[in-house]
Amino acid sequence: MSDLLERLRGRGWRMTAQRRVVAEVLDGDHVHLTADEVHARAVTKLPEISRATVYNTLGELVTIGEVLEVSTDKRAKRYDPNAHQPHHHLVCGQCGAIRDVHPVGNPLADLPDTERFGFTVSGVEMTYRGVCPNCATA
Amino acid sequence: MSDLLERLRGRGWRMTAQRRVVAEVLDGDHVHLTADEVHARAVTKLPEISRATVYNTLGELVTIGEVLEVSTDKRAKRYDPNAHQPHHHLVCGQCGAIRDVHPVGNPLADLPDTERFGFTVSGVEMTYRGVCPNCATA
DNA sequence: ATCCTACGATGGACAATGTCTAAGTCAAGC
DNA sequence: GCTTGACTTAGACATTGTCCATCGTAGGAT
Repeated sequence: MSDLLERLRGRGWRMTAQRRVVAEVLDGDHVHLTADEVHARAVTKLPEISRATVYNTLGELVTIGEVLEVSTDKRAKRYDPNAHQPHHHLVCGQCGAIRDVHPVGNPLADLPDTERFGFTVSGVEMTYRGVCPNCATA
Repeated sequence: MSDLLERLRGRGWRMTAQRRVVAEVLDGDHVHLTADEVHARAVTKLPEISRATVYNTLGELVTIGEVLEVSTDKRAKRYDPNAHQPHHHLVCGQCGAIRDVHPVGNPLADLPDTERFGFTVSGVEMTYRGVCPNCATA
């Protein structure tokens, strides 16, 4: 995703230090950060960046589809930079760890017409729940 | 779920007016209410009920498995009284309407061992996304 | 290279949602 | 009808997110 900056430029984004830093944070560890965690990491690289800017930038990245919002069940939304490869999530109920997973099959096809109630169905998110190996032994 | 009160009594719950009212609200329309909506409805039946009590009671109901928490993507968690019949959700991206749906197949079986990373996987939530008929014509 | 200007950043107030605590109240057993 | 500990209450507090008026600056124009 190091060409994220290029794609943003191509969309006519003004390339500011703040946006660069947010992109760099997301490009770092491919973990699922909350907005505040993104802000915390951004601050270490650019101390004067404001919370509002981080929220704005994340919102824009979500809107254009470069980043996905994930709501597991924690209070805060998390941001998933791995938007270009479809995947689902496996969440540890104890420690909250999140892994990307790739189930087989096509869950969209598993929803019969009679269960669609006239909706135009465009996507599906799957959240597997369990306990991670760390928490299982603890 | 009208025997919910019985089940709660069986668990040693003290049966207070407040808890009865919260149970009645959930037993009403089987919609997916936020905590504040539950509180708003409870207040009409018992004006002096406090927000804290509603939150406490909902939390307890979730803990004992009588009610499910649903995080679609709105800010507030929603509470789903239909906990005894497994089901998933279909959400309208425009108006936020939620329907219960029942996909065919067993999504748990669709997660290969190699994609489980040592987790003990106990469940899965599926959230289908789309546009409801109302919003599609509007 | 410098100037202009619209787009983006800032910070702080505000809003929404949820949690905690100390003190008062009451359901249920005796 | 007491007693007692579980339950409720009000409101302060915490967390997460949004809005707005103002300021700064990236990038094109000169």
